Amino acid sequence: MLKILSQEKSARRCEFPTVHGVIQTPAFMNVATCGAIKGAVSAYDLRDLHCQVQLCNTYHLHVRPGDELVRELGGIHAFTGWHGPILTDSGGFQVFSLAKLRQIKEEGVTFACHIDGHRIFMGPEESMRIQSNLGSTIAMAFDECVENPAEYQYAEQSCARTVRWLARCKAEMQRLNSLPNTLNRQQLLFGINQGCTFDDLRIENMKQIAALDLDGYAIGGLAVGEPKEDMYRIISAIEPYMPKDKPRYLMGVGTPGNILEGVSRGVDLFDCVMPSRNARHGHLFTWEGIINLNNAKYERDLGPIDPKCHCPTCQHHSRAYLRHLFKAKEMLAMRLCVMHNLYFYNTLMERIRYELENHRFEAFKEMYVDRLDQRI
RNA sequence: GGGAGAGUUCCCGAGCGGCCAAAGGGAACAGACUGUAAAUCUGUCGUCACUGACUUCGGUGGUUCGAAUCCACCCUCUCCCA
Repeated sequence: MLKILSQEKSARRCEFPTVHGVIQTPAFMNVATCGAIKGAVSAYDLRDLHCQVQLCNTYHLHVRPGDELVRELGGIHAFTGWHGPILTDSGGFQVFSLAKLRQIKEEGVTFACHIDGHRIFMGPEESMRIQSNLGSTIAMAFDECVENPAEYQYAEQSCARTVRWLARCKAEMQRLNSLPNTLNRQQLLFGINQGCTFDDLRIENMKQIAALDLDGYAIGGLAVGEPKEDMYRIISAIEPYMPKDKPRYLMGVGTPGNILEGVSRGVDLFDCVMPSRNARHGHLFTWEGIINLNNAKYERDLGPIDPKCHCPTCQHHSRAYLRHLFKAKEMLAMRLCVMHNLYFYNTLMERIRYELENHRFEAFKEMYVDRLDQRI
């Protein structure tokens, strides 16, 4: 049961207990799609990076190594060595991004495997069974993430179908959790709000899925190309209809500024590939803004990525050295920079929680919301 | 001493009379990245007064309306024979 520790307007500081540990929110979930943070960061590094929750992907693990195998090997926690909370995304987003050969029907979706091109069918039941085999802490509902911009009529139909899918997800999850040999019989299920950029669809959808009394609620289909003002407006529009006593998760978001705006609008959980992917490409987050370590201006810079950062990378290495590692294509460059960016995101969340506890979050947000996203 | 081959823009390397400021790599420089098909992708990459002009393909001459491309000599390098 979610415990709200403090509130500042819509923003909340909560504790979310799970079988794999209590999640202090607002929290950022570190993306480990295939069961590993890309950039050679292991589960035992994650503690040093102040990570609370890992996010893995249903689709990717189903394709390789196979969810049956993961189950046989003791589940996703034993397999990856990360024993804290794990959220598995449902595969809905892959239906959206692996657009080739995609065929969406009432039963589910057929699409082409990104590895060998073979056709894969996934519907609500398949997604729940895979996630049950993985034994994650939190399973996500199987949804359709509609591209932007979208026709109103298509968005409406898709939304209605996603709600029908959600009811099937819930039924299947209840069935799986009641089976005696299920790996994690307390697996939680989060529903996902959709509706593109149409406020009325979003609100109607939110009311419908709230009625299903799920363990948490996500906002999906955002940060897919729409202006950020639309994203903020939609979150604000649906927030009053999101159950207060359930965690709220803004999927796939985002920049530090996006996260501050999200928290301000009542969001508890975030995830994004940005800190890890951008780190692999030399873009580092700092308290003064974003730097690109590939730039020639850092060739002789002996300072750390961020003088205010206490991550292992900033304790030991200079910008000049890290730039050299990138230029030399040493994999250490990625590892050290991914560690920095994840530490930055995770400690940004710690700072947000601290400011919420002291009712200074809004002032904090105003000071940093633009600064953290700007290029320096 | 004799013979064969090669010298192309920062590097490698294609071109072998006009469509060549010259393919393709690499390097360099810059940009993108939001529930990860991403250690990926994009752009710039001779100079300038930049829809045009100028200088460039070892050097110097020459042939031609026109040469990186053909000819002569020279320089440098590689290989083979003595």
